Amino acid sequence: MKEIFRNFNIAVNPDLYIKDPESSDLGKNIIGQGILLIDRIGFEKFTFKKLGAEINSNESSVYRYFENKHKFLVYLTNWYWGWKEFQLTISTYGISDPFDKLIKGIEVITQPVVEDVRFEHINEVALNNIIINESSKSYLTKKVDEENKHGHFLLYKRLVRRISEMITEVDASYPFPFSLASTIIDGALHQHFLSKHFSSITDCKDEISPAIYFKDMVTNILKNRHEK
Amino acid sequence: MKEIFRNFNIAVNPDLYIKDPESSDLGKNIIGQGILLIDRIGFEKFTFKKLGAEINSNESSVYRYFENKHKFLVYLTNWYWGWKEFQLTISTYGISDPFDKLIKGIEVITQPVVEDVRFEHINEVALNNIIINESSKSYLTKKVDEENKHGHFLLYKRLVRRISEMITEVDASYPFPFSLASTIIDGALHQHFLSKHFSSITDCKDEISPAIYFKDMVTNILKNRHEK
DNA sequence: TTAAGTTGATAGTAATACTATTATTTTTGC
DNA sequence: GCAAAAATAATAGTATTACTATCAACTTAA
Repeated sequence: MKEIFRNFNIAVNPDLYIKDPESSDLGKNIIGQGILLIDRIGFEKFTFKKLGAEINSNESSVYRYFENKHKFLVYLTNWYWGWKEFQLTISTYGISDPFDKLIKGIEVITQPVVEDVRFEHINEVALNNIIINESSKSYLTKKVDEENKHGHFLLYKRLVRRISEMITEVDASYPFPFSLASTIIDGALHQHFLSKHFSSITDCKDEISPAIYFKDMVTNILKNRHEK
Repeated sequence: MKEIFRNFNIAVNPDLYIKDPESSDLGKNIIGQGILLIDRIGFEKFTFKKLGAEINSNESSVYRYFENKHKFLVYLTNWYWGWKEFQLTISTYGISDPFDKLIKGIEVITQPVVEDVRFEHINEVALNNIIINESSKSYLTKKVDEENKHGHFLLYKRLVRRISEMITEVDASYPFPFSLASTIIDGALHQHFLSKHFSSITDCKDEISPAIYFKDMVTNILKNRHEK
């Protein structure tokens, strides 16, 4: 069983690091404390010097694992989306009804994250905050196309495709499965952000999670279509 | 007629600038060339020093208009959303059927931007690119709540509210008008981005604009609800 | 036990994001 | 038409950032 998780971790594109952070204690510390530090001070104020101090190590040591903080962020987002895809796979495995499967999938993607004890060095709740607050900065740059060519956003795109396949399973005639899937994934992050900071322009709050809103949306779009 | 536009411009929160850029030629140049420069090199690489050189002026002169580049970006996004609300108002004025009105509103918000000759110093196409690529960085910071208190995101939130009102006019029983409105506005920007950079995870392309996708979405969510 | 690899410490550089000061030019009020 | 005020330009300076480079020390594996 542990082997599966191990392989799962290694699936992050090696182009994103100089030395695999999963391969040493220092590396795991860089990831673990890096997540907490970015969550605490934000990506703009985050530096490798501060991270070095945080782990009682050195700036130069961090640079031996990651080229720069941008690649560090892209690494973290890849890890997150890979983890989400993993959760999606095990959560929807065995559900035969396509609609039920899609609803379960949306739940996995849009519901608030809880700690996953299987990955000791990673605080998934803090990482989820980073995904909400910082992850779009990983692709909103002038180098997107170049980095995309190198496969730096593969796990994100693969998850969108997985959801879009689930949508097509429910209704093969729906003309926008990719757009709907990407809207759900990005939109859920946005709704989480809004409920925290701009609560006047969202209906999502503690009792009404983005999951409820997006399940209703998909039900309206696909079920009604079907019933016509 | 010109007075209306003038007032419209001035509506950007004065907290965002030190000296009103609309009040001088230098100020207008800062805005006009600033937009082109950010569009060209991206917000991260953009500096007031480079902008000063661009307009044959000086770094220190730009600093007399804006405190820092972050406030400059927030200023631009406010201008953009104010401009969009203005377009929304004149485009939907006189449409009595709530559904037609909402559809028209979605078109205004989600369709690709074209040059508006009424504002000579501003290239709206370049500004729209900035909104797609950089605007989320204006609120994805550790200071959101503080800046929100000072009204730095008012025009964005007001536009979301305007669309949500249109949704409620169509179907007062729909439980997520704010979330749907914010999903449309943010989602349209995201779909534009995807069609340009991650085309494999969107159905939007030249012939199929985000406008078509979102109009279909809203039709499915609200019309079907109605017909039940 | 030796050398190869890993980590730590220090120094240095160009660029960024400013602030401060002074000089020059432009505008305006009389 | 001229002086004062206001706006702009030029220069200098600072702390921080985002690195690169070098060397020392410590760890581990053959």
